[in-house]
Amino acid sequence: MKRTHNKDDIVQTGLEIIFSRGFNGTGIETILKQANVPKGSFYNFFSSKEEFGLAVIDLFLSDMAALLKPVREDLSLPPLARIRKSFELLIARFEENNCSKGCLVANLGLEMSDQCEPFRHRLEDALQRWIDSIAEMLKEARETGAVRIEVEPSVLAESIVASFEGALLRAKVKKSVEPLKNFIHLYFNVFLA
Amino acid sequence: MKRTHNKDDIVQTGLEIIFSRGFNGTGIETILKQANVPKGSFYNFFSSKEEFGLAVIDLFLSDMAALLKPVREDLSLPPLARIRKSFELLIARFEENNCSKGCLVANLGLEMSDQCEPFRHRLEDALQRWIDSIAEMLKEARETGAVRIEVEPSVLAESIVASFEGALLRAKVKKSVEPLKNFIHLYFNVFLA
DNA sequence: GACAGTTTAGACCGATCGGTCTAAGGTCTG
DNA sequence: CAGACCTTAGACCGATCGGTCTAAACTGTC
Repeated sequence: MKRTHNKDDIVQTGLEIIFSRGFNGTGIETILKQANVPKGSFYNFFSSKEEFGLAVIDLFLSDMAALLKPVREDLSLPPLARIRKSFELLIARFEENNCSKGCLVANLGLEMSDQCEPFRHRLEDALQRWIDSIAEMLKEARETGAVRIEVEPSVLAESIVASFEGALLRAKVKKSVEPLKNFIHLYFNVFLA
Repeated sequence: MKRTHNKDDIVQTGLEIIFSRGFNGTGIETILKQANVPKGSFYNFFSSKEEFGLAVIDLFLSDMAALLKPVREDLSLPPLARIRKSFELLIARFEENNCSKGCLVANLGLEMSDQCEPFRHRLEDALQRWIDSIAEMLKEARETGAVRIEVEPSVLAESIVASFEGALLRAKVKKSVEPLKNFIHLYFNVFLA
């Protein structure tokens, strides 16, 4: 039989639902119903819900990478402005979603890290790579004198990402982007200026 | 019949389990089994799992308040030191738990905010009160000249809490307290110094 | 000690969970 | 067109979900 169902479609639908309702809060049947895919097909593609979850994380990460790529590679912008703009892009997207969902890495990080090591590792890897990419730009910014603060770029990058994720949590619970605007202001106009 | 089961015991057990496995990841039966309480009793105390969840949040908040109260009221310490020490207390507790669990407000905030408004409101309220108490101390610190940074205390307090929660998320996923140590160092030795 | 009122215990409910299995449907090679 | 091979569809599995219900056990009042 010709493949009538696409693995990627299921993952895409799964991402949307898991993003809203969490991993434990989402049943496979719910996803399959929305994606119009019978259960038999699902287990042809994935050996378990866990494996499926990892695929959902990977899709989210590649979505994010695609969203941020143009900004990260825009060398007409100074490094610090690239960092700032990439966060502003994420904030805009969060606002488009009516201050819901947030960041899948954070959501699953808190929900699943204590329950499932494969999830934890995948998410840890994602965070570390994100931090590294910011540390790289920070290092560049320091060399050009744009950042004068006496802190290791890797430490500073970690703190920026943590502050953003924390502000995103706060924004999601408050249903307001204000904490995120404050994050941008504080880091880019005060702490790093 | 005399009351043989205590409402508070069930909530206590529920807190432990929900803290580890999340709200959707925890079944009522699991809690009741561990607390040695039959199901009938549960629904005498709580009208639904949701109401129970709110009681669990309240217990967590009063646990935290009790933990932090001595530090917050220790007027022998300057205000900034009180803030710092209260975070160090939370970090120590996180480390005792082998870098697991973290903060229930954050866990449920990300898991449940999009699913259940009563949860969101309760958590929003908790975060706001936490921020307010820090803003109060920050204001005091500014009046004594210990903090010279030109930022509204409420904005700064929000940022501190957000950064802590973000660092806690990172620490939980990384299974390391290092991001939390960096948070302390960065805020209290660099940004606010 | 009879009665009213309350709490307990856990069997039970339909729904849904993650996951399996098989018969039917389709493709490919000879 | 025959037969091997693979995918599909969804009925089905036992377990568990949140929640209900009732009969028994107990307490307090007269």
